[in-house]
Amino acid sequence: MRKDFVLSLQNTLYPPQIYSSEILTMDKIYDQTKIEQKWYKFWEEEGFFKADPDSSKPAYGLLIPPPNLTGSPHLGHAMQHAILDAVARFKRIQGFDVLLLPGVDHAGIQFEGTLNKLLEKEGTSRQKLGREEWLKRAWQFKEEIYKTFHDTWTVFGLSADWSREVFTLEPKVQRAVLEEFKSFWEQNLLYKGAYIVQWCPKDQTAIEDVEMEYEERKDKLYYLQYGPLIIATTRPETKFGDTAMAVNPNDKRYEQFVGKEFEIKTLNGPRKMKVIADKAIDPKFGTGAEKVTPGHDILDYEISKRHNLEIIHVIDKSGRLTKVAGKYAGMKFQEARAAMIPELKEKGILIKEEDYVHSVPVCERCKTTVEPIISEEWFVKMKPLTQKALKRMNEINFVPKNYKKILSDWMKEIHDWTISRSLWWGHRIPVWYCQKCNPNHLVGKDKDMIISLEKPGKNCQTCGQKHWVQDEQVLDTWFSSGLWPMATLGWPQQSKEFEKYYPWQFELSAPEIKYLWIARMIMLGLHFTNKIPFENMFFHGMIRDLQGRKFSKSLGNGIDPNKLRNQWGTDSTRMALYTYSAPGRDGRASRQTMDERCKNFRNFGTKLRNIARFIIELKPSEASPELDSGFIQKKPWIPDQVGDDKLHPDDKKILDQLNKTIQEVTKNLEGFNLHLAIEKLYEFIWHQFADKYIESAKNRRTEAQPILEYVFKTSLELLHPFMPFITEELWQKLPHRGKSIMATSWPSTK
RNA sequence: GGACGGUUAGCUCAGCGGUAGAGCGCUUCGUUUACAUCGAAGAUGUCGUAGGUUCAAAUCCUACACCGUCCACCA
Repeated sequence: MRKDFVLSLQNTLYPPQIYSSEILTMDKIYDQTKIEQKWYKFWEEEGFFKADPDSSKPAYGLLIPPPNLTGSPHLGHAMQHAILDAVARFKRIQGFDVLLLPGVDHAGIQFEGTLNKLLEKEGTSRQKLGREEWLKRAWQFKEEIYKTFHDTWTVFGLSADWSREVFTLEPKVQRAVLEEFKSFWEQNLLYKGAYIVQWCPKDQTAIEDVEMEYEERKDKLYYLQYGPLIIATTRPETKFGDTAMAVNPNDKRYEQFVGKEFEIKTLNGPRKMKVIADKAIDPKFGTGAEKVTPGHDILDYEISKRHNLEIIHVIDKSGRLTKVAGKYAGMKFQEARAAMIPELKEKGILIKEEDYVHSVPVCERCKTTVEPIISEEWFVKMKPLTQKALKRMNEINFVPKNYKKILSDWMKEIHDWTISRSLWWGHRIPVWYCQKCNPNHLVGKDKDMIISLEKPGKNCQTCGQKHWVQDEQVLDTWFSSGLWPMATLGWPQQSKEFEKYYPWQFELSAPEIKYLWIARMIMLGLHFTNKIPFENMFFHGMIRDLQGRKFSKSLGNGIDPNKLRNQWGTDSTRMALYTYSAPGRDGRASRQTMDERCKNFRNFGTKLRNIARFIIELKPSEASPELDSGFIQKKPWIPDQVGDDKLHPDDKKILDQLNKTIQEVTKNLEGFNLHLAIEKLYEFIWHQFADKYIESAKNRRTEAQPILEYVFKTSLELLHPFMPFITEELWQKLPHRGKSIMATSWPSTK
């Protein structure tokens, strides 16, 4: 038996009367899971979670950020769910037709990485299986994870409409993605071309800036003789791809060389190379002169575009040198570098080297050094989308407000979006090329290329035959996630769901995906529907460890929200999380600090149970309950309807305090300041109602009964969005009308 | 380099113009009939530093320091 359980047991044995209590029986206090399961099942069976597009109630839609299929829940997720659920329950009781829509993200790269590791353990691999077999295995793996997915994710009392759950690869979403792709193409917003991208040689795919992290490395900085100039580089092996030398236009030292051509020594013999001036060159770095290698450096690539320089590929997609490297061809770039240093020295090209510490971009998942490489990728032109979005950012209520500026600033400096990924798990690019007429898979003319989900049935317009092959790449996960507000409601097909619930009323997000996801949903929503996708956009803070670091698997500093839930109960854990929910504010937590907060609210729950015991079980037999006493009809809490003189001063005071609480809680919920709402409620219930009013009411117990019941029941109703289980449990024990606290109406002071 | 946020009791955090707050922890007391998973009482803070605005500043403004996040760059 658990130690804390034994301790609790001892405490509970005193006083002995407790045995007669119906509420405080052992199994009911200590087996919270049972109580929670009972009520969750009851709510689901009664259909309280279901949205009803046919109802005449106004819509209130909340879109749950879809968790990653292969992710495991952490405190941030638990907080998101707790916040969403509180708002959903509040709005439902207020009389809205609430849609709290759940979904799951296929999580392209993350899923593929997890599966490939698994395959490695099984002694096979992506390459060995081939695309078709691999995908079969992937769907099988997806189903395996999905089985336990609900147990992992749905336990926080989330009142979501599970019947409408969406998976980001299901046909509904595929149709939306096709529509998105097709209309971008038709509107000339989509292009394919060879551009420099960040390439992970291990994952064999282009990745986005946000998928990289930086590692400090000790390297050498090499000084090389280039004609009359000396340039500094960390990457001598890319020398074969140089097409110019560059200096800053304001650099007086090199003024005389700009525009002139010089012969320089290379390992493949002499070459002619021009000196150009470009403002991107930092005169303070190295010697102030740089070699321009447009094929393998993003900055150089941009310079080359400005000066119309040739682009030479030196490193291929597996990180090996190409044939331009002569005898070094086929070597990995690190090997090649080591091998060529002696020769560079010998030929007098390498003048000196010095130690150099810099940060190197690596792939976030596999930690392989990322290589800038020229690759054929698909891009979306973003400027036209941002222009529209920027004009209408005012229509979104950002919480906190400064996120409007943060997102707007980002949109102002947006660059085109690389949407293709060389993966297999995801929405495959719905483009078919005629292998015969268009073997290089070029785009631009529609005749030997067709946009379609399925293999086209018609003939190629050029050759009149059907040699269709599909584009090998898949779309960036965010290409589909960006459509989430629409795709989940069946767009582009018209439906009563889409009519009623789009745009959404409430969306929330972690700040870290504000550009990847939130900004794109806004831009795509406006582009395709001319409506902002959500009225209220809530950014919560990040919960970190006590040192301020992010929770991560590698640090092992994560806190499993389900362990908290098992120890303290769902209601208490939710309340602890709300104390961290101040919009946009980060928080620090450890298992210990979480336990402290949970304990606080577990005690609060015990307080509620004991209040219930006093009011319900120890009710004097002659007292009349609130429902029978005519209390509701008299509405004594409205001074105009019943004179103050008819109320006992204590009663008047508690009713006034209750009214203030109703106003505060409602106001703070409307403004999504959940932490303030619970603070107010806690103070009222514990220190105003329990400590003061109940104590004094002991002297006039019979007379006070209707007010005790009324105040407590109203308190439970106010508390229900935050602590759904215990409030239902106790509300059911009070005299009440209606099936559930979920189906009552929100307390009002009018 | 650019933008933003934080700095309040031992710890974790609220408050964001009107007499310093909560939870946990700490001290003392308490077996009164809702509650010891409790109650009563208490200790603990020049609200990062320096200026300014104001009758009044933790709260607004400016500068600085430290911590953190995001964006850009790292040849």
